[in-house]
Amino acid sequence: MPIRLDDIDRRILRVLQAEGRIPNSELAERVGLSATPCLRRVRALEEAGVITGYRADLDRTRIGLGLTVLVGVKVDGHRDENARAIQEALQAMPEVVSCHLVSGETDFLLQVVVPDLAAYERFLLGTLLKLPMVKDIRSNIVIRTVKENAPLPLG
Amino acid sequence: MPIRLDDIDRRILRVLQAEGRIPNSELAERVGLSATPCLRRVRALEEAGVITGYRADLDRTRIGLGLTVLVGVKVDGHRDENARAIQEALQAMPEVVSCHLVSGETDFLLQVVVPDLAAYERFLLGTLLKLPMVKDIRSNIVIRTVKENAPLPLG
DNA sequence: AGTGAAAACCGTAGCGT
DNA sequence: ACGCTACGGTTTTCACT
Repeated sequence: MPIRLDDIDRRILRVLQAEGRIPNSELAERVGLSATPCLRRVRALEEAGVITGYRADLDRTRIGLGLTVLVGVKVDGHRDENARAIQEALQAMPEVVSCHLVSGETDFLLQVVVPDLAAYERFLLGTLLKLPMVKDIRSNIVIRTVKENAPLPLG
Repeated sequence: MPIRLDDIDRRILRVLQAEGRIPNSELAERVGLSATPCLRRVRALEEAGVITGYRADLDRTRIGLGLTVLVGVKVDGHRDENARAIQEALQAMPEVVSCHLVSGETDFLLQVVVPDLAAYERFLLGTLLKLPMVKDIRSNIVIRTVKENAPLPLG
């Protein structure tokens, strides 16, 4: 399943992970290629599914979302039975910006983004705890984001 | 600290969160503006720090990073004393793609990306446990990523 | 704040290497 | 595979509403 990447591909991915909106002409310059083959490689990486998309990163605090909470969720009974229903419910919650099914102390680990503690309480009581198969919830309030969405290490 | 956003700003942010490389002309069309004011708004959002950057999303499995682990780290003594040293160490580790200082069961929660379990073992024993002030580590292996980096809810 | 036109710049296809 | 050239489209500036 992993795709073979050469050195230039890796350079392209490194640049695009940091500057997703850079013009192809400048990308080409930075990776030491002319524009045409550079664009061809980018398209090939997109079509191979290596690059899955592009997106703008926002500063949460500036759009009134000052609180991030990392939430561990345990579910009732055997995970396999409930997994799909819970996953769909979590996926539909806009406050949940990421959700992983894990093996460890909890079943799911969520990243929840809300304006403040009052909103988090509302989310917890009104939404998350309303799910029928939730057994236990551990809330880890984020005090400081040390690092977020850092570039993936490319060899 | 939060910036005032009107309806069109929110529409712009919604589009750019999903399609960060969309041409301005098309963005303008989608939000119901002509190109010039649309670009002005995007620039203003960038300068106000609402948009902090743009980036390509990669498929980890296709670049040979098949394993994600969410790691809880407890540190010795009072957090404040060690916090800076640990944070700097974690920030320098390329396998650590995100790192949050939290209040809850653990002190730090990390997202670690590696090729496989063998590489994770190497990271754990050779890097993370080498930090002098680490007291306890809980590894939550990601079985399935249900949702990741979903768009932030914009009112 | 938005519009429209013009200039500069960029993306992309075709072809040659 | 890379690079060049050329065309068409996009971004960006500017004068105006």
